[in-house]
Amino acid sequence: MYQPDVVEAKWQARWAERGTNEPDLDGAARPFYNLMMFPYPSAEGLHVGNMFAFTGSDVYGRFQRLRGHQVFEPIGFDAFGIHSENFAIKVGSHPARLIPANIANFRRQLQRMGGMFDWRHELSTTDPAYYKWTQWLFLKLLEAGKAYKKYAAVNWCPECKTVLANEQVINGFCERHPETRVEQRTLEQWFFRISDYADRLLADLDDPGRMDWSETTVTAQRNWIGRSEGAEIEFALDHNRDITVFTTRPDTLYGATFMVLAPEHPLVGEITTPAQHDAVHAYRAAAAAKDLISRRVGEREKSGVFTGAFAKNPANGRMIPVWVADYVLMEYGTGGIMAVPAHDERDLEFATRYGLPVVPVVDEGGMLIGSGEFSGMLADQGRSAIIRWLESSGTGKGVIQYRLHDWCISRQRYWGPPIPIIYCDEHGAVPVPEADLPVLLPDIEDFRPDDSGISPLARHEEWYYVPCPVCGTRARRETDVSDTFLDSAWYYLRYPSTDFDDRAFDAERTRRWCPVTTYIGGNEHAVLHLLYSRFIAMVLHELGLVTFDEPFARFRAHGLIVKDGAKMSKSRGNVVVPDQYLARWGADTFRMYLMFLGPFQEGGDFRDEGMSGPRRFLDKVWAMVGDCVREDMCGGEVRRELVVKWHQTVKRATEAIGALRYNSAIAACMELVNALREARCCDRQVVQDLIVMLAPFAPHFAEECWERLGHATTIFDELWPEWDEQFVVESRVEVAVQVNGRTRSTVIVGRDAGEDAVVAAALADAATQRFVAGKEVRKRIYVPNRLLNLVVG
RNA sequence: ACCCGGGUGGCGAAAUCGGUAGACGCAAGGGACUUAAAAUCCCUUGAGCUUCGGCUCGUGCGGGUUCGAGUCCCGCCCCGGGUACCA
Repeated sequence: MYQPDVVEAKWQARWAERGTNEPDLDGAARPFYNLMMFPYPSAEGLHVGNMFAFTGSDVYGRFQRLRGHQVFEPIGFDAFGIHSENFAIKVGSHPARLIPANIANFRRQLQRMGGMFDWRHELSTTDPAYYKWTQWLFLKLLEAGKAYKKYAAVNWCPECKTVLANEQVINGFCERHPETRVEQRTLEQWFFRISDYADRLLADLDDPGRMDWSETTVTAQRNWIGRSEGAEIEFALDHNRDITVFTTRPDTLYGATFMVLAPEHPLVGEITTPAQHDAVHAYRAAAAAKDLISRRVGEREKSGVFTGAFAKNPANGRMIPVWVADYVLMEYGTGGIMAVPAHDERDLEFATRYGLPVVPVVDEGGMLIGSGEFSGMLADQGRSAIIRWLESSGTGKGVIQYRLHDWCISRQRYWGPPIPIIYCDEHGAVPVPEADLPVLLPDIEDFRPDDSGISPLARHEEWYYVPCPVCGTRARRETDVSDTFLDSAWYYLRYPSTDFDDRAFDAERTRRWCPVTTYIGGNEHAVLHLLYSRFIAMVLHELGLVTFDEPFARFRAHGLIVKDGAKMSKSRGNVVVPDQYLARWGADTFRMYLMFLGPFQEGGDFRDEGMSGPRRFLDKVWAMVGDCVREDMCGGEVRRELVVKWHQTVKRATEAIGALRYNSAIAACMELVNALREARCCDRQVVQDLIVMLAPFAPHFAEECWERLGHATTIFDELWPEWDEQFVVESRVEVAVQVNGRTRSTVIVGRDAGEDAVVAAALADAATQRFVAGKEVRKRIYVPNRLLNLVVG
């Protein structure tokens, strides 16, 4: 009788004892770094979605190990961040108290699922031994000129008395206070120059030799970076000033009938005429009061106000009015546009509302009209011709614009790594000397944010005031902490080197294990986390600290586990916790069930009705192993059809697992078991291969079976079975016989039988005869070993 | 609105090179074993018709290409996820 709880506990203990999952990090000849996205250790514990993702990644790691690699499969915890902090506030506790308990619970669950984790290298981003190096990384970027400070707009919730991330603002209201409108505040923040890398981040995506990534993820990154080719054009104002705009449609330059500046545009104040001053002032004040999100999302109706100023179109010399409107964003392009209502929907909407003229300059055939010397050209030609003209006349130039902004890493919060900077009246922003790292996050009870817009750390004077590292006079610490995305942008570098406390990552270890061989994670991180990690790797590469500049050689996005057709979330109340299933069915059955429910890269709907299927399957295999152990049941020659099935199964399972189609691999194994049972065969060699193929899915079960079969060492030191192509193809094949494309019969013929033989066999068949008798066969299509199609007239 | 996925039996799905649609599993029905139940084993299971040999229809909808389309092309509809006035 197979007892999962006993078997699983036994093997988990044995793996720990024997160091089964601990590769030789300094000597591995065929290193394989199998990485999964580390979890945020929530109070609720691991949910089914995490379990699905981790199991899928673990299956892959175990498979690669059986293929002869030394697999390093680490795990850790992404435990800093606003989520933990908000949760602590809600339950009246402290994140530093809650997180260890959450991590302990996660660790228990991860061990229970039987992951091939190397626990020697567990890490938590909240550990000073970790964030010391996150701070060090910040200093490296600062040193390299990749970090800078500037004023930027943030979302502010007056009720929470804190800054909110864009994701926490729902239609202009606070996520936690649906009655409270979010405001906009401008604060000075630290940024990383990721936009300097836009081109390289984009170029590598097009190089599959360097980056073997899920196509969906590549597309998401491409869209996020948002490269647009176009031109910057200068429209002259009076007094030697001009307005520069960005457009992707320089070919429509003659159709510009007005201009629009973003309300924050610095020129607005200067150019507004006295008559329009009050109206413009009021409009700008109203725009500033609106939060960032509702400006973009909530109120779609265009509004604006005339500045009273006019600017000159460099192409035709026409003076056109300059307006201010909040549909133009300061963050993109130059913060100002030339409006071409004839060829832009938004401009048209605005023109219609304010009665501005509309002048078409491209006809239905895509040809330029009313465009001076450029008339008659096709738009594409016109585009480059106009750019050339702009450049020669000094009124503009071709430029490339990106949607990607620099990365703001400042958070006016408590639960994160303090940014290692000290402000001195004399010396300005001074980096904390490396020897003084880490800047410890003080353990304070009063960590709640207030409405000052300044981090709670500023209230703790004993921490806040420090001597300036340069002159020793009283100076102040930076009170912002860094974004959690910075923690996770380099954690893969830390894993192999957690045993070094004098360096972030050891050069030799890193060379052996990085870049990560295969990274598996959710597509919700397709953009930010994966893009930030790539950026950090590029900077480290430039600094000569790593030998590679793309951190993840292969990335696969797993699917989403949904419940009742919708994403699992606390607010929907449909989150499924795996513990009850682990307790009832055991880890192996549960793993197998999760991997069988659909293609790993697509995910699926979680319903527990199917759980008994994989369990029954394991029971059957268990019984088969029992038969195999009793000598009298075994022996004799394995029938040819079974040999074929066996080799076919090895082939199918190997290819399916390689492609992450785990459900198909399991189905193939099930078919083999059905065939063996039907033939009452329990050939030892076949059964052993079967157990090895099941090992990635049901590791404890496989180990136990392996031991019962008389082996003393772990099954994971075995080698994955090979198949022999000559056995994969059956000696006799069934060929479909179609008449006019419809299958009417089948004939059994020898493999690779010639067309004439198959036609003869088909015509001899009564079922086929009924459809061809008395008719002329005008055409025959023969696909060897598959089908014969007779076209009759 | 845009960008990705996806739509196949009662259900999860398979068929990824245009070649026998529904493998594998769940659920359901029938039978065997059993005092009984559970477990296990065997059979049936896309729909409709049938003289039980088969026939017709069938992969979201409408067209098309092809000897042949779940698969390719054109035009839609629906579901899930992401992004949000990007000039």
